[in-house]
Amino acid sequence: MPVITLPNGDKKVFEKPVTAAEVAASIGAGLAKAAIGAKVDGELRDLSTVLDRDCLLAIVTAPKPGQAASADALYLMRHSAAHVMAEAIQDVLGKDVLLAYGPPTDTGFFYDMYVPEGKKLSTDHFDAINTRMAEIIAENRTFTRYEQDAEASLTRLQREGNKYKIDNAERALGRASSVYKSSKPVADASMIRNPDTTGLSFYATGEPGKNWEDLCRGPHVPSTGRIGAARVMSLASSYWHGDENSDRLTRVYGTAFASQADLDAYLNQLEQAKARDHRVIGKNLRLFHIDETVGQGLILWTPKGAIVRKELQAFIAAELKKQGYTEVFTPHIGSLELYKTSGHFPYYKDAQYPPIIERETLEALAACSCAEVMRRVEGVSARLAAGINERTKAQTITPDRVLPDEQLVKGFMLKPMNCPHHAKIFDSAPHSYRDMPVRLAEFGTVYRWEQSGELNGLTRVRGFTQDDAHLFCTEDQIPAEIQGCLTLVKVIFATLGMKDYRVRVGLRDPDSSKYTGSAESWDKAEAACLEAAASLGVAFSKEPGEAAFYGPKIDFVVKDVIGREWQLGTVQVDYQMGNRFDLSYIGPDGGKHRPVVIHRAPFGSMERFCGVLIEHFAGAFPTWLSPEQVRVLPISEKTNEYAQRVAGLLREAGVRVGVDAGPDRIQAKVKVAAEEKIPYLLVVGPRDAEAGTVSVRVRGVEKDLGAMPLSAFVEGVVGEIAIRRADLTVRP
RNA sequence: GCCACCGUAGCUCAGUGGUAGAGCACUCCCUUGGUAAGGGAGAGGUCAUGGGUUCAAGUCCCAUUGGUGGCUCCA
Repeated sequence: MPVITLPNGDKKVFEKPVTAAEVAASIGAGLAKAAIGAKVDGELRDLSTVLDRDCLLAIVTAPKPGQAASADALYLMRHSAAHVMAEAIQDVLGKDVLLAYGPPTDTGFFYDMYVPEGKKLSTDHFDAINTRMAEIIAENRTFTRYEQDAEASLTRLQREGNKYKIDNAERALGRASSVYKSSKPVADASMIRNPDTTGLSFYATGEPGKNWEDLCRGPHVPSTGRIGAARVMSLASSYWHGDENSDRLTRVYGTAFASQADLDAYLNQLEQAKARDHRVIGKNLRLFHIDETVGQGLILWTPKGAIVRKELQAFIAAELKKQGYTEVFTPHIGSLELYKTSGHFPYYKDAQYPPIIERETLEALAACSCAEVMRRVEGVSARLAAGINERTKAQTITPDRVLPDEQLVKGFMLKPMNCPHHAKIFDSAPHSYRDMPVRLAEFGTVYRWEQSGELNGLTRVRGFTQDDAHLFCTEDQIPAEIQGCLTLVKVIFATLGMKDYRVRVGLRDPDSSKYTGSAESWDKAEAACLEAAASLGVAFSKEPGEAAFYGPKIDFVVKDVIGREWQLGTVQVDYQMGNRFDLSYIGPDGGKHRPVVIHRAPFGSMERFCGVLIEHFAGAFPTWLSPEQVRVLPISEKTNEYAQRVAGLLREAGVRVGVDAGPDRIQAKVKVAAEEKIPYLLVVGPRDAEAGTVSVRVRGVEKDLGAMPLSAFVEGVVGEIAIRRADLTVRP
C-alpha cells in the first residue's frame, strides 16, 4: 500500500504497486499526457517505474510550447537521443561500430564508439544520420526497459562481442574488469549500474529482441517521439576511460531539445557566440596577431590590442600601489640551478622550453649520448642537494641526481614562473618582522611548453605575462593578505562589470600525506581562504584534494563564449618555497623565521584576461579601454580642417582620437566606425565649424543625438575615462 | 602529444583533373555630402610548404607545417 507524496505535499494512497505513469494519470489527463519521466525520492526514473513503497514523487513533464524545458526533461530527452543517434549511426555505418559510453552533457550528449579499421565516420555522414534520427523519432518507438541477471547479461554481451560494454557491465557489477587493466576509475559507473537489482538493465528502442537495444541504466523518455528535436553536432576523439594508453574512440556529439524551435534557438545562439569569439574579434579589430613564423602560441600585440593590454595593466598596477605592493623587474631567463633549487626543473621539464645552453658547452656535449646529456643537464651539485634535503627534511633530491661539479651542464631556462626570481629578491636583503609582509609585484612574462593541441587564441598560449606578485609574510598575516588579494579581484571585476565567474577553493585531501607544513598551519590557511572566498559574494566551491602540495589555493574561473571554462587567476599559500630557498626574516625574538609565501596572479595572464575581456565586451570596450576612443567624421572635405582642430584639442586632453578625412560620404564613415566599435563619433559639418560644436553619436545608440559645444564634450569624455566608467555617458 | 576536419588575394569565401574568381578592404578618378556603404577604374595569388600520380593538379596521394573541435595535460 504505497503512499505517494507529491511535490505540493499531497499524499496519495494506492492499494497496490503503481507505475509513475499511473500516478500521473490519477492526478489529471493533462499531466499524464505531458509526463515523460519521474523523480522518485529525488532520483530520476522512467515513467514506467513501479512504485511499491512510500516515496516522494515528482512527475517530469515536457514543457508546453513557449515554455523552457526543465533540466530533468532535457536530461531524459538527451539521454534518449543518444540511443537514437547510436542506432542511426549503426544503421548508416554498420553494426560493427561498437558503442562504448554515451551520457548527456550540459548542452546535449555524446556517444563514444569504436569505428572498426577500414571504416570512417565523417561529417559527410551527418545528413544521413540526422535523417535516420528524425525517422526513428517519428516512428515513436517505446523505450522498453528489461533486466537480466549478472551472468545472463555478461554472457549476452560476450556473444555480442562488445568489450566496452562488457567492461561497463563488469564495473557496474562491482567486479574488476577482465577486459581492461586501466588504472583509472570508470568515468561514471552510475550511468550503467542498476540501483535496484543485482543484475543489469537493457533498453530496447521498441520491442526487445526485435528492435535496437543497448545496455543502459536509464532512465529514458517513454518513447522516441517524446524527444522534441535532436541532431548530430560534431566529431571528436576520446580515450576509453579517458586513459590515453587505452583505446582511442570516436566521440560523436549531438544535442536534443524539447522542440525544433528550442533547437533552432540554440543553433542560432552558437552562431552568435562565434561572432563574439575573441579570435574573430581580435582579427577584425586588429587587436593581436599570431604568426606561424614567430611560433605557435606566441602573441604579437598589434598597436590597438597593445593599448587595451596597457590600459588594463595600468589599472591593475594602480590598484596594487594602493595596496602597498612594490614593483620589481626580473629577466626572462634564469640559470638552471635556480630552477633546480625551486624544484621546477626537472620535475616540470616537459612543460617548459628546453634549456638554453652556452655554445661551447653544447659543442662539448656533441660527443655524448643523448641519455648522458640529459643526465648532466638534470644533475645537481652535492652542495645544492644537501642544502635542499636538509631544509625540506626529506630526500627531495635523490642521490642518483648528484654529480661532480665538472660534469654538471650549466645553462639557462626561459622562466616558467616568476617566483624563483622574486625569492632571490627577497633574499637579497635582510628582513625584520617589522617590514613584513614584503609584497613584490611584477607583470612577469613566462614561457611554458603547452601541448600544441591545447593552444587557443589568447586563452592558452606559450608565452604570457602574469599579473604576478609574491607576498612574503608571517603566518599570522596570511588571512589579511588573502583578503587583500580578493579585495583587488572584487574592485577590478566590478569596474569591468564582470559578474560571471566562479571561485574554487582547493583544500587538502585529509587522507593524503603528500602535503608539507603542519596540520594547524593548513587549518588556519584553509579557513582564511574559505572566509575570503565567501566575502566575494559569488558562487564558490570547496574542492578537497585540489590544493597544491605546498598549500591551499583559491582559483577564479570564467567561461568563454562557447562554454569552455578557463582558469583566470589564482591565490596560493605556499609553505614550501621558504624552505627551498632558505628564506628568513628576523622575528621579535631576534631569531630567524621562515616566511610563508603567497603566490597570487588574480587575473592569471594579460593574454588570457584580455581574451576573456574581448568576449565579455564583444569588442565594444568601455571608453577607457578602447584603442580609439573618439573618431571625428567630417561631413565633407570642406570641414576637414575643423575636424583636425577638434581632434587636436581632444588629443591634447589625453584622448585617443582619430579623424576619418577620406572622400566617403558620412553614411559610409558612420558605418565603418560603428563596425570598429568606437565609443564616440563626432560628426562635424559647416554648421558645427561655425558654432564650435560637435554632433555626437554614441556607440549602441542608432541615431544622431544632436550637437554640443566641443569643450563640454571634451570635459565629459575626459571625466568618463578618468574614473574608468564601464558605460558611455557623454550626451549633448 | 593523440584523433577528426580545415588552409585559395589583407578579410569573408566560391572554385570536384583542363586559361585562378567574387564581395569587402587597398590605390587612383568622378562625386562635396548632415548620421550604418554614392559611382567608376586599377592593382593585388608560388592556391600553407615539400614531394608524388597524371598529357594536365588549387582539385587526387604522401609527408611537413599552421589552424579549428575534442581527448589528455595545465606548477
